[in-house]
Amino acid sequence: MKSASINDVARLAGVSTATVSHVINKTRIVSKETTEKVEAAIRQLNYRPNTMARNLRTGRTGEILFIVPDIGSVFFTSIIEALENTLSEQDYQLVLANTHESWEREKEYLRLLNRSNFDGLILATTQTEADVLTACLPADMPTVLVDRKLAGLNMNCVWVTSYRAVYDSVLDLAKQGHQKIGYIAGVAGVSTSQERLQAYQDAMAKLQLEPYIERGNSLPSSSPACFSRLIKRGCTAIVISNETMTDDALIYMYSQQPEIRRQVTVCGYRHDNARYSLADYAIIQPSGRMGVIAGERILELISSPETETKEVRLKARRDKGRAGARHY
Amino acid sequence: MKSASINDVARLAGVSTATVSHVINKTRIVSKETTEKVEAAIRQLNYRPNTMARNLRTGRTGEILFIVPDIGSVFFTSIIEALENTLSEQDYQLVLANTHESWEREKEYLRLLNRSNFDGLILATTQTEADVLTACLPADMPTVLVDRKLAGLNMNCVWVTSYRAVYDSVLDLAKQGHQKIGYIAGVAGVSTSQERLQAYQDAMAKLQLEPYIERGNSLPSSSPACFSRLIKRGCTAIVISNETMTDDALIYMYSQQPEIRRQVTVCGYRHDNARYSLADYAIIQPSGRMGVIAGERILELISSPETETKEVRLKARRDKGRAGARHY
DNA sequence: TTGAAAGCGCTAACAA
DNA sequence: TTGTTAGCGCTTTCAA
Repeated sequence: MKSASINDVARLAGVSTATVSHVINKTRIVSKETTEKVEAAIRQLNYRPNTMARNLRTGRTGEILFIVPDIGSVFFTSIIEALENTLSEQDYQLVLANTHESWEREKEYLRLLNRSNFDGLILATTQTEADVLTACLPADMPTVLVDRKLAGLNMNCVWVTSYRAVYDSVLDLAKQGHQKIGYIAGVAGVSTSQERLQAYQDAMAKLQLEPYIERGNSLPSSSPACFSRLIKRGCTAIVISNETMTDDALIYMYSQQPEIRRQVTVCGYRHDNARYSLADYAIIQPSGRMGVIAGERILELISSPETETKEVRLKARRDKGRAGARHY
Repeated sequence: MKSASINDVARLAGVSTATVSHVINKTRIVSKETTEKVEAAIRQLNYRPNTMARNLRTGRTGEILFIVPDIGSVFFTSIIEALENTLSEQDYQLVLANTHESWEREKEYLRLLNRSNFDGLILATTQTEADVLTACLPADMPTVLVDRKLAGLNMNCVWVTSYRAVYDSVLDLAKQGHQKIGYIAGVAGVSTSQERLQAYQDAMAKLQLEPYIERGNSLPSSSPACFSRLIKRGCTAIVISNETMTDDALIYMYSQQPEIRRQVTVCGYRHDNARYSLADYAIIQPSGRMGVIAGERILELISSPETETKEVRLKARRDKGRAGARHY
């Protein structure tokens, strides 16, 4: 048995479809009695508006796509949550696409985006070349870049700078007497990785200390391996340049070689809603805030597409730090 | 400037819209020349079929909703991934909704489901009463329960039993000489939690040992707290009844009190694609397999809704276990 | 091998 | 305050 349409409701209530529509959407004044008749009919027929018809008619879907590099990362989960909250207030629904830090998959989803009709796109890209990215972005689609920005790309975006936080952290470690301060760098190319590495290098140069850098990749074993190498190279302090790597390295090291704790001071990353941090010091990223801002921005863009491009830069803050795991 | 419609293409190519449609969907034979003319027109106008119109016409959206209790949990992430892969093969798109283990939020999404037109629903419910759940489920919507099943509910579902795995694990711990074997139970009511707890209790009864049970909640601090209490109560072995709690407890304990490692043997949970496990022994859940099966099942249901209800029960297997964190 | 045209269910402009 | 109706863009039946 097919489900009831707006026609059925109109007929049963003895009114026109226009009236039914207006009752449902509260889009013009309808007398009390009429409203009641319509509502009764709706209940009786268990009528639900057909979203596809409505979408076709209005040209909107109420859906926004978020292309995420790693849905399992606590950092992105926290952005997702903030986005969901922000968007649902305006009855928009967030749809997720997970790229696993792969540009191939990201391209795939961007293609999908052309087929599927989303009202907006939020993108934490894995691409590093502005030209390559723009070539794949659908035209006429309200878009906000989040977390990662590309040099030379004039687009709406929200990201967090932690140049200062990394720089200051390195200086502090040196002040504590550390000479051999190691660094575990994130996936090459990603804008945030680059900025942080630069901060480390600048600080070490300023301190006239020799840098110890290990470059990780996106495998979970990569970070512990980097960590081990830095220890072997004699580092007494290590800066780890993102949250996932911090967790991966420390969970592994602290459980395998608990004595390491006392031999090395670690400055890691965490987001502002983290369950715990194993690092001695943490650089805290306002991921929730970023999600809220991205959400608000995309809603703005949807309602007035001609708005000027806006770039929002947030600053990471530093946690004074207490040794050891801490549940927040 | 509005984007081109199928009419524009038809006009430019000098054919009917029917022909254009058939060229696009390869749904009837079209001569080579005509095909080429149409394709040229499509390219020239940069035409893309309007998904909303297509959806309205065909009555399908190609979207499936997955209501997840905790999107940040590695266990569910792994199911999600398997689902995505399975569904995308048939051009279905997975949409996620995160309930944070809250029935209120779940209800909210189930309501949304009525408005939004998804082709199917995959649900890992937080509800424990079959009646309450069924009252909120939209009728006529192909639905598959995943991970958690409700007693007395005749619905399509895939879940993992680990009764045997828990039971045997407890017996093995006893065989190793442990007398005081503690247990950290998961959120009350959830079917998997109940089954596992039962297995523990049955095993302890069989062994004629006194049970030591601590019941956790969904807060991240809960599991470490339970763990501490069990240690204080003198337990030398602890079984932790899900993956998140295993990680939460062990990350905290092992980093705060490394010496604990040698005092207690831990049997925890992990999924089959885990990055690491800190536990000495692990009960492995075939989460990927579960995702694949749920995906296949929902596709079946969509194509032939009258199929008989099917319940798939998978078995957790046990990892022989090696002490300490292990990256897989 | 191709085309004409109905109609999916809804919204909103226009009319009353 | 309410109704009539065009038409969103597509698929698909029926006819040629």
